[in-house]
Amino acid sequence: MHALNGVKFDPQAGSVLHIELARSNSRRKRKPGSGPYVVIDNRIKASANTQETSSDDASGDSDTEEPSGAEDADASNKDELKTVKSDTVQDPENSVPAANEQLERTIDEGAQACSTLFIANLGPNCTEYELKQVLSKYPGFNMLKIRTKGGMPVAFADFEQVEQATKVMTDLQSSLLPSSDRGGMHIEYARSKMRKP
DNA sequence: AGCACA
Repeated sequence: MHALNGVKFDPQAGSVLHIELARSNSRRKRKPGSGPYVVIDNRIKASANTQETSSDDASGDSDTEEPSGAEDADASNKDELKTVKSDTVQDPENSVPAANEQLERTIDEGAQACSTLFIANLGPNCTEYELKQVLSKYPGFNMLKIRTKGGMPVAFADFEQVEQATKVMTDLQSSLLPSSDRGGMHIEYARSKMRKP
């Protein structure tokens, strides 16, 4: 580049070559749907670039003389088709490990597992005692609270461990109590104030 | 579908 820089190529006009390095390729071509997995495929673009007018010295001049001589004059202009460089540099952003799978996936999908159960669909005259009889057969049972807001009672059953609560939920799900008159109980994990958004 | 106490 220094060899040619400043060389007069048009003596009449006094024009001088000015050569400098191209700017670094800072174009960000983030694909819109780029998730953790990105398919890198340049094949289509590579074939379409061959007829791109990339040379500005094709100004129709007749004095395109090569100082190198005539030995490779036949290959100088026609075979200028450069093989398209594959600038598929491995992007560090693509190597981000996939987000950790939510290991807390539960049977009651969408709800956060916790050691307290919410029990609904109880009969109107279901008592705390009756429910406690059933729940206290399970290990880890802590306490039971029944609250009746409006019409039907709902219950909150607390256990020592989440797994114990889960066991009870799957075990007693849709099961009937002696006082049930509207089908089996509906049991979910109790809502926690600390859930992820 | 309905979620409270501490």
